[in-house]
Amino acid sequence: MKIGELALAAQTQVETIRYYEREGLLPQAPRSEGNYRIYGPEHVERLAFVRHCRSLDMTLDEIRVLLRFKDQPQAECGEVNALLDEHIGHVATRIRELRHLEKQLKALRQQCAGVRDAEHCGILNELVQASSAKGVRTTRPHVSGAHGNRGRRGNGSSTE
Amino acid sequence: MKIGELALAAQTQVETIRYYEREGLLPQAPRSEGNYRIYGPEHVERLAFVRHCRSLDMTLDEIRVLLRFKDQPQAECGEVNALLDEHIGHVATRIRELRHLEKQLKALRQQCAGVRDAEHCGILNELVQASSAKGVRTTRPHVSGAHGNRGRRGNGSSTE
DNA sequence: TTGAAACCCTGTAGCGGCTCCAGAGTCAAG
DNA sequence: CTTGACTCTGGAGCCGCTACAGGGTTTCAA
Repeated sequence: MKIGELALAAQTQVETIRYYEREGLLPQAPRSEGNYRIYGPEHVERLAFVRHCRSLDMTLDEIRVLLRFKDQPQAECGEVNALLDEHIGHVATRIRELRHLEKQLKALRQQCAGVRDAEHCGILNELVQASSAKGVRTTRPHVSGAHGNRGRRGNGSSTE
Repeated sequence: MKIGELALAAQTQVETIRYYEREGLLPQAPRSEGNYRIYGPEHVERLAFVRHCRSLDMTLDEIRVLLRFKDQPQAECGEVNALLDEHIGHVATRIRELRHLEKQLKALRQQCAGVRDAEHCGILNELVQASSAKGVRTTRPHVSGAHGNRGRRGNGSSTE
């Protein structure tokens, strides 16, 4: 099968597949005479595995580790467990942070009930106040922000 | 004051300040004879405002909007309220997504209690299973991953 | 007065995980 | 033989910084 079919089979974009190949998550595919990549069912499985891990929000580095174990069935899997535990920890941390943030934002939102001129808007004033108070938190969140995919525009089906 | 002092006063990196200037969040600073940027207290306030908004996980675009209102005190602040509401919505969504993710990961972790060879590791097997299930259920997070916040999140076809 | 350290400048590249585009080649159907 | 769908490579762009390199300026002490 060619790359487009693989993409279809694994619900992925063609460019993502090429990217994964460059990144070493998928093996270099054999080529046809016309220099097209040729895949078999084992590639579908591997790609689906990667995509599933991504849907669990693992990094490509983490997935690389998992793939290494998948490729070496007799190795001990302790590292797999550890990796997952750590990943769960990241997620839990991020949830706590976001809950804290949510509280702050809701409190801020309370400051302005209706529409008035910006000069007297409780929100803006509160923001100015709070920022002049020292002790701005410098520890950046370990996990990404509330606007995750702002890097790229959606692929068209996004509901934002 | 010079850029280093401003950085100190607002708990920011020098390079971040120059970046904000390029991005139009801070005005072009006047220069000294030796071409050094020169700042006053109003710059400290503005920068602190920006940093505070960032600590509330707002994007630079959102902050630009807020700054626009701060600079036009007689404008109506309805948009400020809307912006904040939307931002709160983003955060709430992200929390829900992460909680769902956490559940999945914990269930997955249950699959492997001790250390054994990778071939029989419940986690790896489960991952393979789940990814081969048809219609790869990519409940992909609307917001970016559990890791570095410079990352990007999933590719955004919304199957919610 | 020298000279070294500490600061500042501009410009560029890199991070993650893709996504998109240009410009070219390949292949199947009509 | 053309059309159009597909594929190829290489490079740029997204966000919000961060980290250089390679220079200039200022400050302070010996």
